[in-house]
Amino acid sequence: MDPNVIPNVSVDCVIIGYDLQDISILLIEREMIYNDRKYVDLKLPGDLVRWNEDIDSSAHRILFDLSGVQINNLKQLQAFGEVDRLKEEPRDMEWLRSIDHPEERVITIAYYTLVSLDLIHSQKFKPNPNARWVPISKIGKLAFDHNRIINIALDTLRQEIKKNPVAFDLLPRKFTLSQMQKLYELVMGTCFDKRNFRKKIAQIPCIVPINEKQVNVPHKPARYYMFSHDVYEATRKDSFDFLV
Amino acid sequence: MDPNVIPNVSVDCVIIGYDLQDISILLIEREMIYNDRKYVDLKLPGDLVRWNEDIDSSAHRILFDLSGVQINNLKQLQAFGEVDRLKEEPRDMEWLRSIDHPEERVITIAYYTLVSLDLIHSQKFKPNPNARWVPISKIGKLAFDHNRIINIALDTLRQEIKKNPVAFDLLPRKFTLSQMQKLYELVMGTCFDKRNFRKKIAQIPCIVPINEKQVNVPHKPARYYMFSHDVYEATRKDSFDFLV
DNA sequence: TCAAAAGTGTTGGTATTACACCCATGT
DNA sequence: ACATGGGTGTAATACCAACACTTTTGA
Repeated sequence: MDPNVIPNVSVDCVIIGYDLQDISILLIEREMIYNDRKYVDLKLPGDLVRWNEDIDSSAHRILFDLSGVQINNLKQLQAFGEVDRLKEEPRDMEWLRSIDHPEERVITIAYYTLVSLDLIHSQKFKPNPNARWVPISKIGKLAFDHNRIINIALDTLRQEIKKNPVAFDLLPRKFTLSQMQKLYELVMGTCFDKRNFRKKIAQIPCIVPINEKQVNVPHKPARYYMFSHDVYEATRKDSFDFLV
Repeated sequence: MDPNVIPNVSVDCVIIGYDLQDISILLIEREMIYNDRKYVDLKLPGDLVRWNEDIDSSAHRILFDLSGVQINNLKQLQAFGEVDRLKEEPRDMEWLRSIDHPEERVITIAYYTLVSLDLIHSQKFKPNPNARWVPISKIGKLAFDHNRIINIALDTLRQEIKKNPVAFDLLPRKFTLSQMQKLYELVMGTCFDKRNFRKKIAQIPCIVPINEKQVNVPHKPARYYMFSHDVYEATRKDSFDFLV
């Protein structure tokens, strides 16, 4: 066991992405032989916290090691500390033994982050070969209590996206209003009227149209918009107050 | 050092109360001699987590030991895990030594709870003799990072009270609309128009007037209201949607 | 010329704000 | 009788929900 880590405290990260089609989570594939059968499970990226790092720093380190890039809009979700949270599934316990983790109690602190297509497609983004983007509709039973953690992350995103301009962390820097609307619809699980949606956007000063349109699309090309952080800071009242 | 506890993980509890005048926090007085001077500091109630209890159970245990009653509307806030969070103030470190806490890193998980006057005044409520209710306007510098934790608890309350019927955890079972309005004003830091406030309340089915009025008040006695959990469950849509 | 998505206004209903006076009680 | 907080209505405005057709492009 690595002497640099606190053996009972870990950090797990829910990395949420939007590829203009689906909302997906970046998961780690875990292969193991158990009772002579091969299992391929998925889990959240995570690690034990080191003695000399803040828990926020652990989360940053985990993301950097996973992706090769510094990701900074990281938010803490909450801690998960049931005594038996790692012990429901015998396979999970066997896996802990296999990575030389003492079969002890681990309290985990979950973080989540939103990453945009721009980042994912950038040269620097070199995810760990075991990492997989999995659309949330296709996530099966994960290791440990990781399904629960993801659900709480998505609930939190649902709350956040209504009140704070976090959608722009998921969208590319230049986006069309339809892309934005679809994102909101996926996150909130509802549909919006196109005209009413656009009317609302038009009143938000920090979402600014730019002089650029889609090219090579087999329909009327859509205008691009971008989010202006400057304008947002200069004009925000108390909350973004987007969609009730 | 108690072998039953995880030495690096604690729980701290922010206990919020409303006495119809002020919002107060229940704090623990810590007396110590340091450099030949006597110090009386205040801190949040908290303790290390035991190996055999969930973190939620730690929080319940801390509240029970402190107050003598079972308190169950307890919500996790978040974890605080900076490496040096206990080490800013030499006096705090000295105190840790004095209670035989190894001078190690402690990650704490903060919880908060709302308690009503009814509970506080009940026979069973027998707080620890070192416990003090301190109005939030009169809280000075606390031990460790406990000011920060309280501020985050109050922010969270501010969010919650807008969307969920948590005000009724702070109010007595029977309350007047003015008492309720004052609570909202204290929490949110704003004033409301009395008539508009009451109009809004009248539309919320789960806040029901009862056939009872104040007695012995030197003014027109106010009607009492109560919160009906049944009606709330039966009529709630998605959120309480109280005051933007 | 067709398919596919972009883009655009009006109306009726609902919710929100601002505002001032009389009432019931204890002292 | 007076001080104290309780209780009530209206009008102007802002916001929200529902709804259908024309436009631009690539194939």
